[in-house]
Amino acid sequence: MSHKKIPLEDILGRRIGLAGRAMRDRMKEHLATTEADLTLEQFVVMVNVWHHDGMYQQEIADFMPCDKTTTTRLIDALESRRLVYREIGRRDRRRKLIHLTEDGKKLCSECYRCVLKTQSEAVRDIDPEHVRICRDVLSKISENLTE
Amino acid sequence: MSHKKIPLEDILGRRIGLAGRAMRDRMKEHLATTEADLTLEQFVVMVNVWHHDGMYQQEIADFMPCDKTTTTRLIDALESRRLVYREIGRRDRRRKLIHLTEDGKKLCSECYRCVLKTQSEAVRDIDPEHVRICRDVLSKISENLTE
DNA sequence: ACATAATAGTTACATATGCAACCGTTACTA
DNA sequence: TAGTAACGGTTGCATATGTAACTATTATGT
Repeated sequence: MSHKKIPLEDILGRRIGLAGRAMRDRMKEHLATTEADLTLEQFVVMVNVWHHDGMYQQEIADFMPCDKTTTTRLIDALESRRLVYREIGRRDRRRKLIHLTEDGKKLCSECYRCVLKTQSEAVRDIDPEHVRICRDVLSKISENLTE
Repeated sequence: MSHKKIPLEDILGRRIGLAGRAMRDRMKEHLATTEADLTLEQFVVMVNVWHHDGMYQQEIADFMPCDKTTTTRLIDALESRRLVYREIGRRDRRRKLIHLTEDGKKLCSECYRCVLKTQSEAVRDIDPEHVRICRDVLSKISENLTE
């Protein structure tokens, strides 16, 4: 009987959604304590570029993931604050390669501690081996659902 | 050194976010194949009420979780389609208790297979014991971050 | 009992995001 | 090489959601 109810607590999508929201909310709290005045989404863009300098906007969108229009607007905001800048691709002039400015690098580096703090708070008192298994399961779920 | 970069793939919040989005997207696809014409959020409200008849709107908001304004609007939409109805609380006239109509129950029951299908697709080829551990870790993370 | 605080729901407003349409550039193909 | 398709980015529009302000109702405290 496929209509059988399972306890709400057992719905995996719900568990993932709740944990994800909790981590996002905590991360936003930590970000708010800094002087950066960055939204979480703006910060994520910066972290991506910090790890992979010169990503172009569509790449960033695919990686977030979000729509490319969203990255356009996030980067507009960051560029107006001189935290990133656009460079027209030399090999492909359609692409706009994103780079951190010096200010951007400094700010990103400072805010990065929020990532580490959030992460360590999240996994407090959890067996690291279990955390590793959880991460692998989550990866496999993403893989299973993304043909 | 707290500024050390860790690989993006290792950021737990990212892993959780990606898996959560994948499950949401797949769930939406399944919902779209039904005749229900429900958004995922509308469906979640119905499932909550299906499990706990007579929840009031703030309870539903806390459980989703989302703001109570969002539940107001979701329930407006569902009520206009005669899938749920509001009842003024007898003990507390501020509360509006939400119930499924007969049509609502039928539709919810039919759509519920989407939940089970999404879940089984997500965990395909994953050791059930690992899935259980993952679920527990996610619960503990939520607990750790929600004082 | 009465005044104040807290709660539940609604509406107006601001913000964030995705989709569709568009322009410019590059890749493909006949 | 010419013509078409695909891609990257931007803008306008529609939608979804949260915050603040408000009303009605209930709880609290003196």
